[in-house]
Amino acid sequence: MASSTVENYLKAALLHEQAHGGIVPMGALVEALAVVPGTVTTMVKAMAAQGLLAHEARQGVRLTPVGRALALGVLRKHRLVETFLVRTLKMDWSEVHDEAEALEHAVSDRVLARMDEFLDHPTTDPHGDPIPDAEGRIADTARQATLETCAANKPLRVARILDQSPDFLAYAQDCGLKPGARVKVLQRDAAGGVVRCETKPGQELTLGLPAAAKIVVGAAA
Amino acid sequence: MASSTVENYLKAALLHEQAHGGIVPMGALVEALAVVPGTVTTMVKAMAAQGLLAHEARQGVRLTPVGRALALGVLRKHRLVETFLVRTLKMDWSEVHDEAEALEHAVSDRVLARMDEFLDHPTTDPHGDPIPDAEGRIADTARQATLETCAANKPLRVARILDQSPDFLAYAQDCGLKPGARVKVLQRDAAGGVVRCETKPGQELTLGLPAAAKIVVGAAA
DNA sequence: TCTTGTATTTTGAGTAATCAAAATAGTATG
DNA sequence: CATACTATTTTGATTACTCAAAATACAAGA
Repeated sequence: MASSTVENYLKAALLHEQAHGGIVPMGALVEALAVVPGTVTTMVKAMAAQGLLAHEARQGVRLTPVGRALALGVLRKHRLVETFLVRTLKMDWSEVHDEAEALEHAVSDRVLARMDEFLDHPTTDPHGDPIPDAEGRIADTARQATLETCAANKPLRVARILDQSPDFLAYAQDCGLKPGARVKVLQRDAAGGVVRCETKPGQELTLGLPAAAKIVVGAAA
Repeated sequence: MASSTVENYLKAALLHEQAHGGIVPMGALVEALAVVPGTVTTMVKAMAAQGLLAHEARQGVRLTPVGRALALGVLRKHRLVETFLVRTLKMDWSEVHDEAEALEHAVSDRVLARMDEFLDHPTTDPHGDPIPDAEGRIADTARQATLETCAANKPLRVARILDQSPDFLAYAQDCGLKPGARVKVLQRDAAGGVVRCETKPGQELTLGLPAAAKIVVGAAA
């Protein structure tokens, strides 16, 4: 049985791997888990001894197949729980991340299966993040366009928000940028570092590039 | 913040207090928490230092008002979660106890409040155990009749099952003794140690006294 | 090449919770 | 009253996780 701590290390490694690819530097785990560097070294060694990840000295870690499978299970629990909290218990999508952070370690596979059934097998959570299926398969979401990179003057839909912080999520909601919402990029000003877009006819919005990069968009089906 | 371990010690003390009254002997905690006696002594001292309970040397413990309030909160979480798992996720009432055991420490007050609302403020869980309200008030269930002690030949209803083990619960279900079910005691044979009762017209059932003592009954409204 | 700076590792120590086994207190029995 | 039994406490260790601070490795710049 993996402890909550081990599950958190695995999940952090998986998320970093999905976002950046390749090896996961120790510093990324230090950041994600909010512990001092020495702690990560110690934990990583113990986890490597258990076969959950490979530790390349002074470089970082890579998940082993076993470690990745466990990490995907944790991610599945996290995202199904978030979906459940929003859809069923009507909680605000900006507040469910922290709740799911605690529940993901306490929900058994049995409960998870019933929840999945109850929600009718959702494929994305309220932030648009893909939910791994029961076998650990997950939709590939690499190289998707964001408001920073997408084509201008085409009707689009918000697919996903790449930031779980309540502050940013509340801001996104304010701007009408929840997953599923329509958007169109009107103009991009690289020098000024802003993107001007339209959420509803007549409703304009100017976003800084770092914020724009957190809004994943797709074709407006 | 009380750790899961501390919450479990508090809950065990509360349940023992409700079932037997008076001081809770160390041995009761040893039993309930499945640890060796020395561990209980150590934990109890630490918890007494935190003001959660009073430790009377060589006698046992008593909950302080603070400790009791925390324990009632844990019990509320446990029983609301059980109710939720059965009513909403359609899990079997015989399997939800262990699941709730894990979830009671991970569910936040915010989630609990939404759950309570969603379930329309239930007052008992699937086993008939009373659910403390948000202020920690709980229905008094002392001196209720059981199949071992109740009057014979009166139409009754099962109110509560005083055993959380999947085995006993499955057996009770088999006998048609879920909370809400009708029963009548036909005859009690103290010498033989059995109680004969009727669950449906023509459906008879003979129970040993220890089992009969676990079935709480009330008037058949 | 030498130096600097940053990431990582090592070392030493602390906390929470646990066990095994020996010591002790208290109760009950002959 | 002495003895035996049982419940509780003490003592000494262990595991998992953590921090602070010193040591080390490595990449890059002067």
